[in-house]
Order: sequence, then C-alpha cells, then structure tokens
Amino acid sequence: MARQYNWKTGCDVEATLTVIGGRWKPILICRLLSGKKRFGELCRLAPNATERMITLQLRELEADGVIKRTVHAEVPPRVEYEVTEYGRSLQPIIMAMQSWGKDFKTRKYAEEEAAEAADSEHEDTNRKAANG
Amino acid sequence: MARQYNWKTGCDVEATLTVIGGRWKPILICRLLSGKKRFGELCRLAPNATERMITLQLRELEADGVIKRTVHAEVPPRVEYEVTEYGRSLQPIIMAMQSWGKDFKTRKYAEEEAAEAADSEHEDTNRKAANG
DNA sequence: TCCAATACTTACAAAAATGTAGGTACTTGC
DNA sequence: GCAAGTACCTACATTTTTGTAAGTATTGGA
Repeated sequence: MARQYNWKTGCDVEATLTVIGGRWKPILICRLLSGKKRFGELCRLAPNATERMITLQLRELEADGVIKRTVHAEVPPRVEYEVTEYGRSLQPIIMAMQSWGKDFKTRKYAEEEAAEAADSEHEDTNRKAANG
Repeated sequence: MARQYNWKTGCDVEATLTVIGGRWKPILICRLLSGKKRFGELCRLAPNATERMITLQLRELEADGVIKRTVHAEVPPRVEYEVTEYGRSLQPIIMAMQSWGKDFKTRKYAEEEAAEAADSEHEDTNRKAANG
C-alpha cells in the first residue's frame, strides 16, 4: 500500500483502500469487531497469516486510528487489541464483505461438486465405451 | 492474489478478497456500476492505473464472472465492459467503501489544514521570540 | 505508402508484499 | 541453572504485484 494519493482529488474507493487495502486487514478488523482480542488469539483466528504479517498490519491499522493496542505490564506480556469508535465505522464494509463471501463460497463449493459429478459421469461413459 | 484458499473452511471475508482484492478491482467495479464503459474510458477514469494493470484486472474480474466483455468487430476496435448481474451483487460493498472513503478524505483534509495552521502559528511564535 | 485510432500483448525491470528462521526480554516454577 | 510462556523484532529470501517501453492487428483516409 505505498500509493501517491491526493486527498483532494482522489477517488473515494481508493481512499478506503489506503486504510483497509492490506491483505489481512479486513480479516483482522472482522475478528476485532466481535470484541477485544489478544495477539495470540488473532494469530489463531487468522491461521494463514504469519505472526509477522499480523504484527505489521495491526501496526498500520493502529497508525490509521482504526484499532487500539493496550499493553499490560505483566510477565509473560499481555497485549490486547480492539477497534476504536472510528474503526467501528468500517463495520458496514466488513459485514458486506463477509456476507458476500459467504454466498460466494457456497457457489464455489456447488461448482466444484458439479464438476466432480460431471467427471465421474464421464468416467462411467468411458467405462461403458470400453466395455461395449 | 495468489492464495491457497479452502472453499469449505476458509474465512468469508477472505473469500471476498480473492475476488475484489486486486488494487484496482474495486475502483473498476465502481466505475462500471454506473454503466457500460469502453476500455479507453476506464483508463481515463482510473488515471493512476496503467493500461496494462487495467487489462489484467479486468481479465480477472471477467474470469470470476463479475464483469462481461464485449468486442465489437469494427476498425478501430471497440470493446465494452459492464458488470454482470452477479457482479452487481458486489454493489453494497463498493458503495460502503465509497461512502466511508468520502468521509475519510474529509477527515484527512481537515487534519492537513489543521496541521498547516498549527505550523504557521508556530512560525509566528518563532518570529516573535526572535524579535523579543 | 504512411499515419491515425483502439485495445490490447509481450518482454523486461522495479518495487512492494509476504514468508522464514532465528533472536529478545522478562519472570515464575522446577 | 533452565525451560516455559508471550509478543514481539530483525535480517534475509522469495514471491507477487506493478510499472515501462515497445510492438501488434486492422482499415480508412491523406
């Protein structure tokens, strides 16, 4: 997300992308929208992301005022992340993405099933042809 | 967007990102939501993107069934892009992004103004101090 | 014959994002 | 003394994305 973007003339959609355009950012925001989480929890909730990526993306979100980081002076350390009030204004976007994605997954899954079914039917035909 | 993603177990938000996660995709979809456009028009409407990027992202959107590409057999060639019915289901996401971005821009702009005002006040103070 | 116009494509180069492997700090409990 | 536990950080390597510059096809018109 290193973009030369003009706040006066730039496109609205592009502006949003400067904040949530990172690969893991929408996912992390989504996780935090349902409540405060510790670093380790976030890692477990985003298993495809590495710890390093999660750290980096959280830092950027923090810098943009979307989330808040709280360090508890304990040993072993405990760090909690939560969305700020401002960050919560992203909720409609994240929710829309979640809802669309759910539907998309169902579609994709159905497609795969259909493809497999077609495949095995094809195998049947081949077998019959070989036998005939 | 080259991700090993599991359609059964994967996160909903992440699923959406496999489709609209490209840097220019949300912008292109946004442009097309307001109506059919020619390639050249899209280039003019997304001036920060190169022609190559626009081509590539359009191809991916087409492959995902979000947009439709129509080639008219003319010389010089004319190619039109439009969102499919399915693509239109992304509208809530794009609109939410647009709305949030608009607000964010206003905020950012105000911040910059404030920073500049503070700066020139600082200069005044310095001048006074130097004079006193 | 050469140019203009459009929507690309291709090879190559640069930049950005992401991943890997290791290390750090601190204190409690064995 | 040593391992465990947490939330990182750092250097480095690799992958992915994006950009640059040039070339392609077609045909009507100067």
